[in-house]
Amino acid sequence: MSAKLQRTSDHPLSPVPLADFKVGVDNVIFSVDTQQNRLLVLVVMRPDTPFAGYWSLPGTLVRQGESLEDAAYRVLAEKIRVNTLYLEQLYTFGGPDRDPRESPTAFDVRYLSVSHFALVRFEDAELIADGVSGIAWYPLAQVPQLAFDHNEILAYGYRRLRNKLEYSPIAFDVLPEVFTLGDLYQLYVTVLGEGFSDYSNFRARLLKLGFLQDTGCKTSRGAGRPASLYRFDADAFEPCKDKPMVFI
Amino acid sequence: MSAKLQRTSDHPLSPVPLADFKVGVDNVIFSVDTQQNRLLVLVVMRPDTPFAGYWSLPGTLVRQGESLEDAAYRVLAEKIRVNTLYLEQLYTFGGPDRDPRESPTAFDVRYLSVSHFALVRFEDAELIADGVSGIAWYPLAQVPQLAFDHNEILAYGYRRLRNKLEYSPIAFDVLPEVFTLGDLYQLYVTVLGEGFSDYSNFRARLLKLGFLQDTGCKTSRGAGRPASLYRFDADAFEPCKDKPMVFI
DNA sequence: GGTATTTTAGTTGTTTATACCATAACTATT
DNA sequence: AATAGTTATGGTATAAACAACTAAAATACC
Repeated sequence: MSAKLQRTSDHPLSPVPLADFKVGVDNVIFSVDTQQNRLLVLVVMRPDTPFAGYWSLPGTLVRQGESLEDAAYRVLAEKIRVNTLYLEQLYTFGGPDRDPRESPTAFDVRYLSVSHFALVRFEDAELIADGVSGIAWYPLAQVPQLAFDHNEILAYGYRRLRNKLEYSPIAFDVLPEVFTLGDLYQLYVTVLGEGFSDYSNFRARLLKLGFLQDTGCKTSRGAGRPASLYRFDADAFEPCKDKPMVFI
Repeated sequence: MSAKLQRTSDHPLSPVPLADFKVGVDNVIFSVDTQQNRLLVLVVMRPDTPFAGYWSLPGTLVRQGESLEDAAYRVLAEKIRVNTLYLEQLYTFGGPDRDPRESPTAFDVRYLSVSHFALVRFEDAELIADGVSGIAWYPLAQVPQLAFDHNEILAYGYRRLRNKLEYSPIAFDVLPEVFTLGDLYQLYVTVLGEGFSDYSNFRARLLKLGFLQDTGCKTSRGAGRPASLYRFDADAFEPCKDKPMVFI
């Protein structure tokens, strides 16, 4: 199909060829394995050309009548069965030449990727491997070269993850309903590294912010002293929404 | 043109109708009139249907071979002549039904808006009014109902502006090469309101951060005591890039 | 000269971050 | 039973930072 000459509304008399787009959604899906202290990202093997045999971020093309967010949720649901997650839009990558399916001369189609960022609970994220040639959690540091510009998208997603963890309560979307301050601290350490407060000061700050309610219950069968179990109180978080939770 | 049934790479055997997109770029262009202490946003009158006669954010459809950012710069350059500005991508609005040109039954075309956020220097922003039915700087609080979902996009842009001003040196992109601390403070007050440090503490903090270099020169012909003229030192800003400039 | 205006340079009290430590409560080992 | 190891918890001291306020300096205008 050759490109049709079309008009812009800005220059109604000069025909300017507009681009026709297919819009894709690519997800940067993170997960934290608190057992092994690893930050993981989900990648899938591409079965088809282009980039057949390469690992890539899970993605799909947007269907008729489907919103961008719906598409993001759909591709996520196709890869993993999970009921607790956080998802938001990340950035839109849309330069020409980012997809080899675009023919450089004819300009007949452009591929645009509206990337999304997701964080899922590792423990109940069950990978779905039906028909795909590969699907895997990769530790962030060991992610290989990905298809398209997906390494760039991933880097962007990781920056967003760090930033979100600093200012937003997304950690509680992937922690169990009740958790210890040790669990919470370990999650932060796994994602952010060691470059912030020690456990003692982390505790003091979080408790002072006042959105963690003590359930009264304690852990049992732990290695050391039993820890108090806390619950996240979304209402009590409101006044804290602009305060950082940790200082990187 | 009726929609063609196409295949997704995920389900190679079940034909799924993909959406065909036109991709637009809409710009939230802010400017600060420090003379009158007003935060302004640029709107243009739509000459054509849909929403003919409505004010809207300046936008355009992306052309063949043109990147999203290029399109954003192009539409900006079509509306105002300016050489100092800051521009970045904002958010992508792409739900079905956001544009009445989409026919709800045939699904033959979707309109997607990759919104961008820009801040330009008011003093040398010269509006270009050739052929358009209207173009104007509107004080943010007085912006009327806009076409499409542009009020929502504007709200998103304003949140980004506040956030950027808090953490990024975008103010220096629109201030003159040399400026006084009073100029800088007034810019912040105009955008953020009065809800942060007073002038004295603002001064102390900015100077302590160390990326403002004193030029040695002073203002003349001012009402009161001559002020020192400062210059922004981008290199010296590096270590400060995660520290807030003001506390809202 | 006096006054208004604006910039500049503080001071002080309070809060906050950071580093570090002591103890409590449990488990595992000898 | 005693001891060591582990994790949780509750501190303290110090330095830094924020907020509110005061005062002085340098100009313009009357």
